[in-house]
Amino acid sequence: MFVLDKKEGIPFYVKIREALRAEIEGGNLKRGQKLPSEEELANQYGVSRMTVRQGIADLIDEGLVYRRHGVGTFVAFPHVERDHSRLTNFFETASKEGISVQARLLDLEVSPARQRIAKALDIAEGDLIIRIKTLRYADDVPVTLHEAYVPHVLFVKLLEEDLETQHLWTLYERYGYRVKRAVQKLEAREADHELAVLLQIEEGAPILFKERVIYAEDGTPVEFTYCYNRGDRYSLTVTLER
Amino acid sequence: MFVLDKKEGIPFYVKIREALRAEIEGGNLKRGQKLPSEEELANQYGVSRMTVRQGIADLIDEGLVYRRHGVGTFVAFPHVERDHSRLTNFFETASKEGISVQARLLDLEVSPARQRIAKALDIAEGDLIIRIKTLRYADDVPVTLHEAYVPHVLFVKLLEEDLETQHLWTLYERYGYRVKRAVQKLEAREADHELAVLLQIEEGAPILFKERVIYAEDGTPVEFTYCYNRGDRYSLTVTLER
DNA sequence: GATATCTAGACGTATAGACGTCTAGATTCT
DNA sequence: AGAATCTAGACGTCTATACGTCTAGATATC
Repeated sequence: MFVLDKKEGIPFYVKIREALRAEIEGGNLKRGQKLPSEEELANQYGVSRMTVRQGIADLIDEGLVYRRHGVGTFVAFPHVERDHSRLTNFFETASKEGISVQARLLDLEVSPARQRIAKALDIAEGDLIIRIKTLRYADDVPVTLHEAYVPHVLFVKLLEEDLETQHLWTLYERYGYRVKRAVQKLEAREADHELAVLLQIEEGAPILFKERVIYAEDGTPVEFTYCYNRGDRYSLTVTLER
Repeated sequence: MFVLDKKEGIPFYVKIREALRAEIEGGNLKRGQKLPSEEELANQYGVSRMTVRQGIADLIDEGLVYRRHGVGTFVAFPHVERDHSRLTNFFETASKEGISVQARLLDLEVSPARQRIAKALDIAEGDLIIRIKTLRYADDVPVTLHEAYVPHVLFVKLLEEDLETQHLWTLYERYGYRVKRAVQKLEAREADHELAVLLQIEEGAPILFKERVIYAEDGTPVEFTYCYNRGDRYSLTVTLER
């Protein structure tokens, strides 16, 4: 049995998971409907119950099904925005929605890190950082002032790149850091004079302020960003799980 | 062995998970450091390897540790705000930070659902909903105007409950709906006259506006909420993964 | 010295069985 | 009829074992 598995190179639990997913997404199993019991599935696929459970566990993580102790496993409601908790960037999101995107580089400099930034990036105060200030347009309307700080030591060559057309994240990857996680703080603020001018809004207009740290796969902080978004042109959707 | 477990009522894998968490948070195991192998842990705690794996799996989900196939299990970067992608409510968050919380019920009524709300709650336009409007205080300062809509049919008895001292979520659970997921949209807005009065701020002051749908475990939408937060007193932190 | 191979250790997948606990519905008793 | 109890079925926890696969470092080879 085990050898058969290896021949195809796909673990049983993955096969079962995908089989169940297909049943659900294909509509054979509808919202709220009970899956066969773990015991039944085990017999049906000729595997042990633990293996079935492992497959189902993945589907639970995805929110596709849920278990009720003593009752059974059921298909969950397939709500559209299941994956809005995923980290995406401005360019990805906008282009997926058919919005044209541009960036204008306002400022680019290397300087010593202030305390706040050094702490966020886990470097020493005074270590060199690259500061990248861009103004971002959606359909030719200025929407976001973006101020990113990255450790100079990680990305020395970054200064030679074209920062208007390439997204920072793809550059990070080129230097070996794959973006994995972002922790971001959101606030509502008022536009000051500079913002008002840049974003072509009134002074005091609402701004969705976002402060975030981006981490690579291994936990290295690669970017600290202040992001000022026009309140009337920008909203953010996230999904949270309990 | 198994009976011992039951005597204390806590599964082994939970004990092991918490023991490891304590080691990590207590600083005995530092960032990047290798945990004892699963084998070793199994011996150490007198359980089987699968049980250890189950405990570790939870910590991986939390992002506290990560596994490397063929190498070992390691402590991940302990970034402070790790669990901010978890869904929590106002009361939980605030009380964890030692802030006193109060709610004042402003309005409670049953009415037919408007189109926007019906769609979000997956009910028919005109179906009855309960509208619960509360003003929430943190340390006696009004911070949030909270306007929740719940399907009347799900929670008929809700009207008899004390909505100022009990949190809605605990009430949902009492009626058999466990809160699982929230999809929320965030925007920056200006305070209108009503908000300005209620939140004791200037008209036009920035508001962090949050619109969200809360889903139960089985995917049923149980609550649709408009949430107006004082920009100067409220910020929201989320973690996103790629 | 550089390269290829081997190997120990660690995680990955899987089994078959056992007992615990919970839920809903059936049964029994009042 | 209503309440208390019982029970079958389903998920929850756990074991002891086995073999697969991967990684890093040691060893051997060129």
